[in-house]
Amino acid sequence: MPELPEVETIKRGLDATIIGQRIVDLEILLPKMFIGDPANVIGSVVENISRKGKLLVIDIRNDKNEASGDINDEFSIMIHLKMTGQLIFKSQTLEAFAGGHPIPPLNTPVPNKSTKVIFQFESGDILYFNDLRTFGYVKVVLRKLVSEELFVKSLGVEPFGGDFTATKLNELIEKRKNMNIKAFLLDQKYIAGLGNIYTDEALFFAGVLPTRLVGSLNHGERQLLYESILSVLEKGINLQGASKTSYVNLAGKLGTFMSDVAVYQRTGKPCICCGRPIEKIKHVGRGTHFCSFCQK
DNA sequence: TGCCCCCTGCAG
DNA sequence: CTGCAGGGGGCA
Repeated sequence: MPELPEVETIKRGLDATIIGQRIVDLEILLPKMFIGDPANVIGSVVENISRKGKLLVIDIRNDKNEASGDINDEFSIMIHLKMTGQLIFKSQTLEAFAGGHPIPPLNTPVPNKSTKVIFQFESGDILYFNDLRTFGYVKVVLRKLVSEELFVKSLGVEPFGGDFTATKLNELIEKRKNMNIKAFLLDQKYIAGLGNIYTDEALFFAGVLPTRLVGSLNHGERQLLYESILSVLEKGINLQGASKTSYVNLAGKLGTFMSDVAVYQRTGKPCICCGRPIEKIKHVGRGTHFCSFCQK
């Protein structure tokens, strides 16, 4: 489910809520979803949160032995939400959210049937990892080994990492001329973070049909695609993500990107540009939405 | 590079 | 009831 904007929204929520907090207990309700040693988590303090594509990385320090500075006390919790993962934060302290706003009531009661891992903090705050389809995971590794993880190593350029430029996109395109453009955008090893929603949206705003081959894009289309990728992702972040069914932010609330979408799941509805009906096909194994008039 | 699979729930 | 769902790994 969550793509870059959804994970980024959660990342920002975690920044405002769990940094500096000590994890005092861990409840694992579905063992296959937790990889690693819980002992490396319990008793540790959250130091930093980051995002790599759609992967969330929570850096923790396990300072139980007072051996501060020892790199072997530094672990990371990697969380991948895959299709239906959720992280929901229940605070005991009203000021926990950024800006000093009061905690809104949870839209998604927790724990519930899909709760798989529960992080209990010293403050009494609780972080719930839910995953209905159980495709996601929580994985604990030594922090210095995160970059050695196969999934992390295979990630391509980060759209907001500074090195994603029009030139960079062009280089990637030149490398993969015969690949289908939608498959190319979905493949995390080229650009990290795009999923089905934002791919369809970016292609629409670039005026490019999802069935095109990468190499067939002319200079102008490449430039427009570059700008479209960034703008749909930014819009997604600004609207707190896209919520179709299962995505919610930390407070269990729905994002609003879906109400602003141009083509994704708007099959049969009028194109926002020309008014002709949006079409849907199955392409690259995914539902694919587009306007055959506005996209060439 | 394409297909199947991991799962569960819900729309059609 | 079948098919489909925002991800990605493993297999040919």
